[in-house]
Amino acid sequence: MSNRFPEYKQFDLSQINKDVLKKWDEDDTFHKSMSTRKGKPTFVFYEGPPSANGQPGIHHVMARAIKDIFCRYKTMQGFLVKRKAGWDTHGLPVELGVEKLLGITKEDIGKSITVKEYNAACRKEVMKYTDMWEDLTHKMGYWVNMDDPYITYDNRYIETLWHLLRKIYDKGWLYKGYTIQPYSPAAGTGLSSHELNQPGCYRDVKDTTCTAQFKVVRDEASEKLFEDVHGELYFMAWTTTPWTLPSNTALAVGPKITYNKVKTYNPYTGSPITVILAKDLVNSYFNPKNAKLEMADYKPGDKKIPFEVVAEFTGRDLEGARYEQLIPFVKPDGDAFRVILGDYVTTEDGTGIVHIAPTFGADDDRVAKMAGIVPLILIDKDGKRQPMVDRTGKFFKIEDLDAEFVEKFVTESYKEYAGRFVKNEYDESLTADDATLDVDLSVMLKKENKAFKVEKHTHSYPHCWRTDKPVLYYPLDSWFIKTTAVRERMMELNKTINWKPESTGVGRFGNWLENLVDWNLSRSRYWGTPLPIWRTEDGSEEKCIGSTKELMEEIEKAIEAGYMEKNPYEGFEIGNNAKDNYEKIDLHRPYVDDIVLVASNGEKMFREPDLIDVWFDSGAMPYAQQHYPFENTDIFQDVFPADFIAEGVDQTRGWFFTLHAIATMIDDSVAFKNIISNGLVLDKAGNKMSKRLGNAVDPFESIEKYGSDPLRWYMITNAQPWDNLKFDLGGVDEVRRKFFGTLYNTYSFFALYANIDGFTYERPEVPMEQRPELDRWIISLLNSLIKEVGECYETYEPTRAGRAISEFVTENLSNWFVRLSRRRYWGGEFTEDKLSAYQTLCTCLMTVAKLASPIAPFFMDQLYSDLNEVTNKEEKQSVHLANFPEFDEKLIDKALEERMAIAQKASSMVLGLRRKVKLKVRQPLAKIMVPVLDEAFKAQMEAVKDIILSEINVKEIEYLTDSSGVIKKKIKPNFKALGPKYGKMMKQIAGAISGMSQEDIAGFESAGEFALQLGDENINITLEDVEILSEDIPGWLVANEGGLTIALDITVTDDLKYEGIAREFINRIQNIRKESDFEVTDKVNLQIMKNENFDDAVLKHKDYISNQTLAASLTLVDSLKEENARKVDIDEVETLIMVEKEC
RNA sequence: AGUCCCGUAGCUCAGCUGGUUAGAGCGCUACACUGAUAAUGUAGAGGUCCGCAGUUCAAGUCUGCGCGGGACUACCA
Repeated sequence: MSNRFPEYKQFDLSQINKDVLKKWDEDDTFHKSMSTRKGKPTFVFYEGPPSANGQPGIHHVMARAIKDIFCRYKTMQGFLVKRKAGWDTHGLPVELGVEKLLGITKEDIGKSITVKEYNAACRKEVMKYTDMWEDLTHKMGYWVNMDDPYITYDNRYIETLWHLLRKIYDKGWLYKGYTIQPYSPAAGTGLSSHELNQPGCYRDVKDTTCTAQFKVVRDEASEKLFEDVHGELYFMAWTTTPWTLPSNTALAVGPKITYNKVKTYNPYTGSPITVILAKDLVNSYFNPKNAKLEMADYKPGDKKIPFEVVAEFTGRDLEGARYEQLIPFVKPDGDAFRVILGDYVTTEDGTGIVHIAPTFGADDDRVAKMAGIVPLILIDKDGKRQPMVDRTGKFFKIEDLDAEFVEKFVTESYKEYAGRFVKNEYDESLTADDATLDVDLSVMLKKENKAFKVEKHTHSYPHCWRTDKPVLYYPLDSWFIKTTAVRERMMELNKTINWKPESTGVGRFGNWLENLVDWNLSRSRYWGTPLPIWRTEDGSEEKCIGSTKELMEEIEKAIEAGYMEKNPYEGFEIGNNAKDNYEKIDLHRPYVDDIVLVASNGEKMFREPDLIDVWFDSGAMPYAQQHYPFENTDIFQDVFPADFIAEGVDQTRGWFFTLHAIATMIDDSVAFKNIISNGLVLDKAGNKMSKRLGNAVDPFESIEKYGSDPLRWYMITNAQPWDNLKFDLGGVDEVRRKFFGTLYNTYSFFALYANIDGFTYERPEVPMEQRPELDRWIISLLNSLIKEVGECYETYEPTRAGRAISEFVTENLSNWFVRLSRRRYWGGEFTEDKLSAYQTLCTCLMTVAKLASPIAPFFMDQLYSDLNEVTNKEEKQSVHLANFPEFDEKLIDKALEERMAIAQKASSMVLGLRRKVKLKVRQPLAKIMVPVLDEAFKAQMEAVKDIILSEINVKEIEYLTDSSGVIKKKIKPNFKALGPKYGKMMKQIAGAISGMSQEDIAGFESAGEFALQLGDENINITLEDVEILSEDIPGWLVANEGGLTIALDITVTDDLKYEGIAREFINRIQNIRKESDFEVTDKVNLQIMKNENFDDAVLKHKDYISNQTLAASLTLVDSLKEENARKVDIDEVETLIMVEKEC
């Protein structure tokens, strides 16, 4: 324990970072911050697991600073904060990394490298950068519990995932279905969107397109459409893939789009028809000139076809109307051929009515499902449901279909087309010149009066990067979680979550939930959590395994049945949750693939080869991080759900969703109560940071250079977390200078004088009411600050918290309190005023350290400790073990804060006036004059009078009242009061008020009301409707700002001049003392060379000068040698001063 | 294409439930201060508050339509 506050020679936040880190490590402060809160209420934070196979970037510093702030804050509030670290270890990025490393492609897996070797490489690769991550975590001061992090590839973690999947399976929410995915018939494989986005995949191709006519069925729903129709009534829809028309089961219209009904003739058959299409597109199908043609004059074969718009509908009017199947090859099994709404329908091209073939379009499938429309499905000879096109890209041959199905659903007309390839490219025997299926189908429609327009059209279409042949969108098998079953519940629960910002919750996330589709869980990959489902070959029986125990038991049965020779997991002890026990087994591929189980009827069961979406891994972390329910069932209750999570806004449909979905399905609960979704960190020009562009900022370098405090402070205070941050290292430096520099200076100032005076805070607190105005003012502001900052942290607004602290430190504490208080600390007796000054400043610093410590944990801990080790006000070793300050409402004095604001404004105004007339602040002046229009204002001024006068170096204040007659007044309308009352007349009233004369104003004031004559209206206004200000004091030097008016008397009398000169001498002598490196406390002897300009002044103020400069003697001498003395210049007159240290 | 965020001084950002002179910091220019001094203070210049239309007595603030930047989702007749 020391009784001197440490004084530093230099201010190096990078070094402080290292010193404090060392202290934390030695004292084990992080663990203490938890152990000291043992038994207290918990605050649960979930760490979104980063992937350790990528290097951490500067944006991680930002995201983790946000996380850290609230965990530290809650610790200070007395909570036991749970925050387990974790690693995300599965997924495509890992696989790609390994492939790059080994120089292989997906094709090689199973050929030149076994799945076993491949996955072993992934396991090793994925933890590549853990050291780097741990290092960053440490250096940036992110306190997260790394003792026992959860790792998603751990068998225990996977076991929990299996358990959760089993629970979902048991509820009937895990099922096998299909999704429309890009598929290459030529390669016989599905393509990922990643593969499709390879350069060159999208190519312009010329295809036959067809605008088909769908005949409207006349019934109750469509009756309104049938007025004034000639010929048959049709919906028109356009397609670039006519081969999908036989699979059409619906038409989609845009709800807000306007549609026209048009009478005309079919250009191919000449039959009279009436068609419906989007109003905006009428002109692209009909030449406007032809509108004038007489309908009756048309003869088949005429080039010019007349048309007439006869009605208008909205999309909603059309919804529900039915139509006849366009190409009745195969009958659908369920509701079909109905007009539905499609949110994505536009009038950019086509007809504004979209042909829907749910088996060949992802959007089609989605809107059809929502409207309850079935897809067009065939049953093949194995009894499997199939789209009309087989895996090789051709219409199914009749012999490949189920006979009973053909009998019941397939029509004669299909037979002519069965077996045809949908694209000539898929058939080796065909060339581009051969007739395509598209053309043949279009010709057929033309003949049947069902095609309105058939033409070639060039459009961009994706191609397979391996075969160069066109891709089909095709339904492929997938496993789904039926999230739609809990959609409503998820929406309800979402409303209870506090989202920062709110818009992400109700907007982005809320909309996402509203349009929720089932979660496609399948991934055809190698390195990930295997789907724990075993099926018989015909799919008649399946098993979802929910634990290793169950798997072991099933394996034993399979061995008994003779399907497996031995248990690959032999030696594993069921129920032993130790790490090494679980390391004996591997639940990954290929091991699980080799397990063949036995069905109840004795058949073999094989594992469904898919892996599950890695987002399930991370979304299940509340459970899996505890290996729940296999162990830690008691702990789990404590850490579910989370009080707080924070990740990038890009996780909205990722982690945020999967957490929410799994918690809703498993526990009918939210997974988190409060959430911050933060924006991106961009470079200073607003571009995305990337290593490739070379604009990425290295977090390690930045921390090394600046320390993490200014980095964190800058990131948090510069932009709201949810806004994108334009990251500029210049800004970090600014924060260092402006905020930390000022705070450090304030501390240094305090330490310097406190050590001189031996202040250690051991004397009792000076009662608040005995402290001077200035002290009570800063204490009031400090308490306001505690209140505000507490509220900000409480409502997850770190930016406001940081900005408020910064404002307090730089503006109020440093620039006003310390600046005005400086003289109170210099020399002299240890009076009560001095004690109060020390106590007040010390309290402020101590409190600021606590308030700011969640954001800037390093410097604030040093500041706290430096103060606390001398004062011993608290027993805590670290600010992070301290309690968050509580504000005292009684100490907040808004009136005091207000009048100090007036003092600040008044001072700045007078300083401005002085500058205008070039009168230095060191030159004392006699008085200022302030007009007072009411007593309350005078009382305010009176209370802060001394502060103002000393700040501006003026002797006196004089109040000018109304009766003095020298004040010129200004009157302004109060719009807020007048507006609601007089509305439209505001402009006239404002004009009339500003036109009032001095006499009018005086009369108004004494009467309390005033009659305005506006045209023939008479309006009575009261004093509440206006603001009356003093504007000018004629004949004086006046400043006027926001209602405050001050005049300055600039007469300099001899007395004032002498005092000014004395002050100049003090200033020069102090400078000399300092330049001579004297201690602040050294006594000196002074000699000043005589000069008629100064002598009187020096003699008159001899005591004053001596006092201020700690001079034991002051003598005026006739001459001084220049080599001993210093030349000074006062008002362009030179003299010599000698300052000698007294021995 | 849809959903969401952002657009205010050269730069980074404030601007509460609409109220009439739109603010701060940095940078720039000038001046001042000097026992907190590799600090500090004061002032000045610098704005069609992205555009257009609307609501209103009154719009940076509310509504609609655009434009620009970004994120996510989707890839379509």
